[in-house]
Amino acid sequence: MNRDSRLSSVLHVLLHMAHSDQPLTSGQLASYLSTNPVLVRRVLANLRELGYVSASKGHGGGWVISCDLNEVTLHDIYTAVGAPTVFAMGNRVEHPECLVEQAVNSALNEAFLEAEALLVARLSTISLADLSTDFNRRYIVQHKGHAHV
Amino acid sequence: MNRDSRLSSVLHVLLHMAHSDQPLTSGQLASYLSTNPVLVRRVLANLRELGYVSASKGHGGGWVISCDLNEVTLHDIYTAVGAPTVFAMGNRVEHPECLVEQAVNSALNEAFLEAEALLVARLSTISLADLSTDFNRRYIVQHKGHAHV
DNA sequence: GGTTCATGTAACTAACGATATTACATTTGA
DNA sequence: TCAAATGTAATATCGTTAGTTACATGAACC
Repeated sequence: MNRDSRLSSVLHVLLHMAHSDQPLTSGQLASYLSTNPVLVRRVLANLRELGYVSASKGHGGGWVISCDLNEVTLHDIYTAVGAPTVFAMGNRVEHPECLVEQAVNSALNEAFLEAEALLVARLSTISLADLSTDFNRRYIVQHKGHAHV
Repeated sequence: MNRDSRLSSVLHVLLHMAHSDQPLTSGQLASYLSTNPVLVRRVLANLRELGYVSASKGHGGGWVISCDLNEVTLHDIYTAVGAPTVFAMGNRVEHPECLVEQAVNSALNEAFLEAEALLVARLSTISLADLSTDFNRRYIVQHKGHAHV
Protein backbone atom coordinates (compact mmCIF):
# COMPACT_ATOMS: atom_id res chain seq x y z
CA MET A 1 0.00 0.00 0.00
CA ASN A 2 1.02 3.55 -0.74
CA ARG A 3 1.30 5.23 2.62
CA ASP A 4 0.46 8.90 3.02
CA SER A 5 3.51 10.71 4.39
CA ARG A 6 2.21 14.26 4.34
CA LEU A 7 1.95 14.56 8.10
CA SER A 8 5.47 13.26 8.60
CA SER A 9 6.77 15.49 5.81
CA VAL A 10 5.18 18.68 6.98
CA LEU A 11 6.31 18.16 10.58
CA HIS A 12 9.82 17.61 9.29
CA VAL A 13 9.93 20.88 7.39
CA LEU A 14 8.16 22.77 10.18
CA LEU A 15 10.89 21.75 12.58
CA HIS A 16 13.56 22.87 10.14
CA MET A 17 11.77 26.21 9.84
CA ALA A 18 11.53 26.49 13.63
CA HIS A 19 15.30 26.19 13.90
CA SER A 20 16.15 28.62 11.11
CA ASP A 21 16.51 32.38 11.64
CA GLN A 22 15.64 33.18 8.04
CA PRO A 23 12.97 32.10 5.57
CA LEU A 24 13.58 28.72 3.95
CA THR A 25 12.63 28.26 0.33
CA SER A 26 10.56 25.37 -0.91
CA GLY A 27 13.69 24.20 -2.71
CA GLN A 28 15.66 24.00 0.51
CA LEU A 29 12.82 22.30 2.34
CA ALA A 30 12.36 19.86 -0.53
CA SER A 31 16.01 18.88 -0.33
CA TYR A 32 15.56 18.03 3.36
CA LEU A 33 12.81 15.62 2.29
CA SER A 34 14.55 14.46 -0.88
CA THR A 35 11.52 15.48 -2.82
CA ASN A 36 10.15 18.17 -5.10
CA PRO A 37 9.63 21.88 -4.28
CA VAL A 38 6.13 21.76 -5.71
CA LEU A 39 5.10 19.11 -3.21
CA VAL A 40 6.40 21.25 -0.39
CA ARG A 41 4.52 24.31 -1.60
CA ARG A 42 1.38 22.24 -2.02
CA VAL A 43 1.38 20.76 1.45
CA LEU A 44 2.46 24.00 3.13
CA ALA A 45 -0.32 25.86 1.33
CA ASN A 46 -2.78 24.13 3.66
CA LEU A 47 -0.91 25.41 6.70
CA ARG A 48 -0.62 28.87 5.24
CA GLU A 49 -4.40 29.14 4.89
CA LEU A 50 -4.71 28.36 8.60
CA GLY A 51 -2.04 30.88 9.59
CA TYR A 52 0.49 28.37 10.90
CA VAL A 53 3.11 29.46 8.36
CA SER A 54 3.52 32.34 5.94
CA ALA A 55 5.32 32.61 2.65
CA SER A 56 6.97 35.54 0.92
CA LYS A 57 7.97 35.83 -2.70
CA GLY A 58 10.99 37.26 -4.40
CA HIS A 59 14.60 37.59 -3.30
CA GLY A 60 15.15 36.44 0.24
CA GLY A 61 11.67 34.99 0.32
CA GLY A 62 10.53 31.65 1.59
CA TRP A 63 8.61 30.09 4.44
CA VAL A 64 8.51 31.01 8.12
CA ILE A 65 6.48 29.77 11.05
CA SER A 66 3.86 32.29 12.14
CA CYS A 67 2.30 30.60 15.13
CA ASP A 68 3.16 29.86 18.75
CA LEU A 69 4.85 26.48 18.82
CA ASN A 70 3.34 25.84 22.24
CA GLU A 71 -0.18 26.34 20.97
CA VAL A 72 -0.16 24.01 17.97
CA THR A 73 -0.34 20.23 18.38
CA LEU A 74 0.41 17.40 16.02
CA HIS A 75 -3.33 16.87 15.77
CA ASP A 76 -3.74 20.44 14.52
CA ILE A 77 -1.20 19.73 11.79
CA TYR A 78 -2.88 16.42 10.98
CA THR A 79 -6.14 18.30 10.53
CA ALA A 80 -4.44 21.03 8.52
CA VAL A 81 -3.07 18.61 5.95
CA GLY A 82 -6.58 17.32 5.37
CA ALA A 83 -7.03 14.73 8.14
CA PRO A 84 -5.93 11.86 5.91
CA THR A 85 -7.49 8.44 6.29
CA VAL A 86 -5.95 6.80 9.34
CA PHE A 87 -6.38 3.14 8.50
CA ALA A 88 -5.30 1.20 5.46
CA MET A 89 -8.09 -1.28 6.13
CA GLY A 90 -11.80 -0.82 5.85
CA ASN A 91 -15.13 -2.43 5.23
CA ARG A 92 -16.33 -3.46 1.83
CA VAL A 93 -19.19 -1.67 0.18
CA GLU A 94 -22.01 -1.61 2.69
CA HIS A 95 -24.97 -3.93 2.26
CA PRO A 96 -27.19 -2.55 5.02
CA GLU A 97 -29.67 -5.38 4.76
CA CYS A 98 -27.17 -8.18 5.42
CA LEU A 99 -27.22 -9.03 9.13
CA VAL A 100 -23.94 -10.89 8.81
CA GLU A 101 -22.22 -7.85 7.43
CA GLN A 102 -23.81 -5.72 10.13
CA ALA A 103 -22.34 -7.94 12.82
CA VAL A 104 -18.88 -7.94 11.26
CA ASN A 105 -18.80 -4.23 10.55
CA SER A 106 -20.04 -3.41 14.01
CA ALA A 107 -17.21 -5.31 15.66
CA LEU A 108 -14.52 -3.99 13.32
CA ASN A 109 -15.74 -0.42 13.44
CA GLU A 110 -15.72 -0.39 17.20
CA ALA A 111 -12.13 -1.62 17.32
CA PHE A 112 -10.95 0.81 14.67
CA LEU A 113 -12.74 3.77 16.21
CA GLU A 114 -11.16 3.05 19.59
CA ALA A 115 -7.70 2.88 18.07
CA GLU A 116 -8.26 6.06 16.11
CA ALA A 117 -9.48 7.85 19.23
CA LEU A 118 -6.31 6.87 21.04
CA LEU A 119 -4.17 8.06 18.15
CA VAL A 120 -5.95 11.42 18.03
CA ALA A 121 -5.61 11.77 21.78
CA ARG A 122 -1.88 11.14 21.61
CA LEU A 123 -1.37 13.56 18.72
CA SER A 124 -3.30 16.19 20.65
CA THR A 125 -0.92 16.01 23.60
CA ILE A 126 2.22 16.73 21.59
CA SER A 127 2.95 20.33 20.60
CA LEU A 128 5.38 21.56 18.00
CA ALA A 129 7.37 22.97 20.93
CA ASP A 130 7.68 19.45 22.32
CA LEU A 131 9.17 18.27 19.06
CA SER A 132 11.54 21.23 19.07
CA THR A 133 12.63 20.42 22.61
CA ASP A 134 13.26 16.83 21.66
CA PHE A 135 15.33 17.96 18.70
CA ASN A 136 17.43 20.21 20.95
CA ARG A 137 18.01 17.33 23.35
CA ARG A 138 19.23 15.17 20.48
CA TYR A 139 21.41 18.02 19.22
CA ILE A 140 23.06 18.51 22.59
CA VAL A 141 23.74 14.80 22.93
CA GLN A 142 25.34 14.62 19.52
CA HIS A 143 27.40 17.79 20.00
CA LYS A 144 28.44 16.95 23.54
CA GLY A 145 26.81 19.72 25.46
CA HIS A 146 26.76 22.62 23.02
CA ALA A 147 23.14 23.68 22.66
CA HIS A 148 21.62 24.64 19.35
CA VAL A 149 20.35 28.22 19.20
CA MET B 1 -6.30 5.67 -0.67
CA ASN B 2 -7.20 2.15 -1.67
CA ARG B 3 -8.36 0.49 1.52
CA ASP B 4 -7.68 -3.17 2.10
CA SER B 5 -10.96 -4.96 2.80
CA ARG B 6 -9.70 -8.51 3.01
CA LEU B 7 -10.21 -8.82 6.76
CA SER B 8 -13.76 -7.50 6.52
CA SER B 9 -14.48 -9.71 3.53
CA VAL B 10 -13.18 -12.91 5.01
CA LEU B 11 -15.01 -12.39 8.29
CA HIS B 12 -18.17 -11.80 6.32
CA VAL B 13 -17.93 -15.09 4.44
CA LEU B 14 -16.78 -16.98 7.54
CA LEU B 15 -19.93 -15.94 9.33
CA HIS B 16 -22.07 -17.05 6.41
CA MET B 17 -20.29 -20.41 6.50
CA ALA B 18 -20.82 -20.66 10.24
CA HIS B 19 -24.55 -20.35 9.76
CA SER B 20 -24.84 -22.75 6.86
CA ASP B 21 -25.36 -26.49 7.34
CA GLN B 22 -23.79 -27.34 4.01
CA PRO B 23 -20.66 -26.29 2.12
CA LEU B 24 -20.88 -22.94 0.39
CA THR B 25 -19.22 -22.51 -2.98
CA SER B 26 -16.90 -19.64 -3.80
CA GLY B 27 -19.59 -18.47 -6.20
CA GLN B 28 -22.17 -18.21 -3.45
CA LEU B 29 -19.74 -16.53 -1.10
CA ALA B 30 -18.70 -14.12 -3.83
CA SER B 31 -22.31 -13.11 -4.38
CA TYR B 32 -22.61 -12.23 -0.68
CA LEU B 33 -19.68 -9.86 -1.18
CA SER B 34 -20.73 -8.72 -4.65
CA THR B 35 -17.38 -9.78 -5.95
CA ASN B 36 -15.58 -12.49 -7.86
CA PRO B 37 -15.27 -16.20 -6.93
CA VAL B 38 -11.54 -16.11 -7.59
CA LEU B 39 -11.03 -13.42 -4.98
CA VAL B 40 -12.90 -15.53 -2.45
CA ARG B 41 -10.83 -18.61 -3.21
CA ARG B 42 -7.66 -16.54 -3.01
CA VAL B 43 -8.36 -15.05 0.40
CA LEU B 44 -9.78 -18.28 1.83
CA ALA B 45 -6.71 -20.18 0.65
CA ASN B 46 -4.77 -18.45 3.43
CA LEU B 47 -7.22 -19.69 6.03
CA ARG B 48 -7.24 -23.18 4.56
CA GLU B 49 -3.47 -23.46 4.98
CA LEU B 50 -3.93 -22.66 8.66
CA GLY B 51 -6.75 -25.16 9.10
CA TYR B 52 -9.47 -22.61 9.84
CA VAL B 53 -11.52 -23.71 6.83
CA SER B 54 -11.46 -26.60 4.41
CA ALA B 55 -12.58 -26.90 0.82
CA SER B 56 -13.91 -29.84 -1.17
CA LYS B 57 -14.17 -30.17 -4.92
CA GLY B 58 -16.82 -31.57 -7.18
CA HIS B 59 -20.56 -31.91 -6.78
CA GLY B 60 -21.79 -30.65 -3.43
CA GLY B 61 -18.37 -29.26 -2.72
CA GLY B 62 -17.45 -25.90 -1.29
CA TRP B 63 -16.13 -24.34 1.88
CA VAL B 64 -16.79 -25.22 5.51
CA ILE B 65 -15.38 -23.97 8.78
CA SER B 66 -13.06 -26.51 10.38
CA CYS B 67 -12.12 -24.82 13.63
CA ASP B 68 -13.69 -24.05 16.97
CA LEU B 69 -15.35 -20.66 16.69
CA ASN B 70 -14.55 -20.03 20.34
CA GLU B 71 -10.85 -20.53 19.81
CA VAL B 72 -10.23 -18.23 16.88
CA THR B 73 -10.12 -14.46 17.32
CA LEU B 74 -10.35 -11.62 14.84
CA HIS B 75 -6.65 -11.11 15.36
CA ASP B 76 -6.00 -14.68 14.23
CA ILE B 77 -7.92 -13.97 11.04
CA TYR B 78 -6.10 -10.68 10.59
CA THR B 79 -2.82 -12.56 10.82
CA ALA B 80 -4.09 -15.29 8.51
CA VAL B 81 -4.89 -12.86 5.71
CA GLY B 82 -1.33 -11.58 5.85
CA ALA B 83 -1.44 -9.00 8.65
CA PRO B 84 -2.04 -6.11 6.26
CA THR B 85 -0.60 -2.70 6.98
CA VAL B 86 -2.71 -1.07 9.66
CA PHE B 87 -2.13 2.61 8.97
CA ALA B 88 -2.55 4.56 5.79
CA MET B 89 0.03 7.04 7.05
CA GLY B 90 3.71 6.58 7.55
CA ASN B 91 7.10 8.21 7.63
CA ARG B 92 8.98 9.23 4.57
CA VAL B 93 12.11 7.43 3.53
CA GLU B 94 14.37 7.40 6.54
CA HIS B 95 17.34 9.74 6.75
CA PRO B 96 18.93 8.40 9.91
CA GLU B 97 21.41 11.24 10.15
CA CYS B 98 18.81 14.03 10.29
CA LEU B 99 18.09 14.89 13.93
CA VAL B 100 14.95 16.73 12.92
CA GLU B 101 13.57 13.66 11.24
CA GLN B 102 14.57 11.55 14.22
CA ALA B 103 12.58 13.78 16.55
CA VAL B 104 9.51 13.75 14.29
CA ASN B 105 9.59 10.04 13.59
CA SER B 106 10.10 9.22 17.23
CA ALA B 107 6.98 11.10 18.25
CA LEU B 108 4.85 9.78 15.41
CA ASN B 109 6.02 6.20 15.76
CA GLU B 110 5.21 6.16 19.43
CA ALA B 111 1.69 7.39 18.82
CA PHE B 112 1.08 4.96 15.96
CA LEU B 113 2.51 1.98 17.82
CA GLU B 114 0.29 2.67 20.79
CA ALA B 115 -2.79 2.87 18.60
CA GLU B 116 -1.84 -0.31 16.78
CA ALA B 117 -1.28 -2.12 20.06
CA LEU B 118 -4.76 -1.14 21.20
CA LEU B 119 -6.26 -2.32 17.91
CA VAL B 120 -4.51 -5.67 18.15
CA ALA B 121 -5.61 -6.05 21.75
CA ARG B 122 -9.22 -5.38 20.80
CA LEU B 123 -9.15 -7.80 17.88
CA SER B 124 -7.67 -10.44 20.15
CA THR B 125 -10.60 -10.24 22.55
CA ILE B 126 -13.28 -10.94 19.92
CA SER B 127 -13.79 -14.54 18.81
CA LEU B 128 -15.65 -15.76 15.77
CA ALA B 129 -18.20 -17.14 18.22
CA ASP B 130 -18.77 -13.62 19.51
CA LEU B 131 -19.56 -12.45 16.00
CA SER B 132 -21.88 -15.39 15.53
CA THR B 133 -23.69 -14.56 18.76
CA ASP B 134 -24.07 -10.97 17.68
CA PHE B 135 -25.50 -12.10 14.36
CA ASN B 136 -28.04 -14.30 16.14
CA ARG B 137 -29.06 -11.42 18.35
CA ARG B 138 -29.68 -9.27 15.28
CA TYR B 139 -31.56 -12.11 13.61
CA ILE B 140 -33.88 -12.57 16.56
CA VAL B 141 -34.58 -8.85 16.76
CA GLN B 142 -35.46 -8.70 13.09
CA HIS B 143 -37.58 -11.84 13.16
CA LYS B 144 -39.33 -10.95 16.40
CA GLY B 145 -38.15 -13.70 18.63
CA HIS B 146 -37.63 -16.64 16.30
CA ALA B 147 -34.05 -17.74 16.67
CA HIS B 148 -31.88 -18.72 13.75
CA VAL B 149 -30.61 -22.31 13.87
C1' DG C 1 -16.26 -43.74 -18.47
C1' DG C 2 -17.84 -39.34 -19.24
C1' DT C 3 -20.05 -35.18 -17.85
C1' DT C 4 -20.59 -31.65 -14.64
C1' DC C 5 -19.35 -28.97 -10.77
C1' DA C 6 -16.17 -27.33 -7.91
C1' DT C 7 -11.44 -25.77 -6.31
C1' DG C 8 -6.34 -24.21 -7.38
C1' DT C 9 -3.65 -21.02 -9.47
C1' DA C 10 -1.21 -18.28 -12.87
C1' DA C 11 -1.30 -14.33 -15.76
C1' DC C 12 -3.14 -10.23 -16.88
C1' DT C 13 -6.07 -5.88 -16.60
C1' DA C 14 -8.33 -2.08 -14.20
C1' DA C 15 -8.86 1.43 -10.85
C1' DC C 16 -7.31 4.36 -7.38
C1' DG C 17 -4.46 7.53 -4.79
C1' DA C 18 -0.04 9.41 -3.34
C1' DT C 19 3.95 11.08 -5.26
C1' DA C 20 6.54 13.33 -8.77
C1' DT C 21 7.31 16.34 -12.75
C1' DT C 22 6.64 20.01 -16.08
C1' DA C 23 5.16 24.34 -17.28
C1' DC C 24 4.05 28.84 -16.68
C1' DA C 25 1.87 32.95 -14.44
C1' DT C 26 2.60 36.13 -10.67
C1' DT C 27 4.88 38.76 -7.27
C1' DT C 28 8.86 40.72 -4.98
C1' DG C 29 13.39 42.70 -4.17
C1' DA C 30 17.93 44.07 -5.65
C1' DT D 1 14.94 45.12 -15.75
C1' DC D 2 16.12 40.82 -14.09
C1' DA D 3 16.45 37.13 -11.04
C1' DA D 4 14.30 34.66 -7.33
C1' DA D 5 10.65 32.98 -5.22
C1' DT D 6 5.68 31.41 -4.65
C1' DG D 7 0.91 29.71 -6.74
C1' DT D 8 -1.21 26.44 -9.31
C1' DA D 9 -2.83 23.63 -13.09
C1' DA D 10 -2.02 19.69 -15.89
C1' DT D 11 0.06 15.49 -16.43
C1' DA D 12 2.97 11.34 -15.63
C1' DT D 13 4.68 7.67 -12.54
C1' DC D 14 4.32 4.06 -9.34
C1' DG D 15 2.54 0.67 -6.09
C1' DT D 16 -1.32 -1.79 -4.23
C1' DT D 17 -5.86 -3.79 -4.15
C1' DA D 18 -9.41 -5.50 -6.73
C1' DG D 19 -11.16 -7.75 -10.70
C1' DT D 20 -10.96 -10.84 -14.85
C1' DT D 21 -9.76 -14.59 -17.93
C1' DA D 22 -8.09 -18.96 -18.67
C1' DC D 23 -7.20 -23.45 -17.76
C1' DA D 24 -5.61 -27.50 -15.04
C1' DT D 25 -7.15 -30.66 -11.41
C1' DG D 26 -10.14 -33.41 -8.70
C1' DA D 27 -14.70 -35.34 -7.06
C1' DA D 28 -19.49 -36.77 -7.44
C1' DC D 29 -23.10 -38.44 -10.07
C1' DC D 30 -25.28 -40.63 -14.09
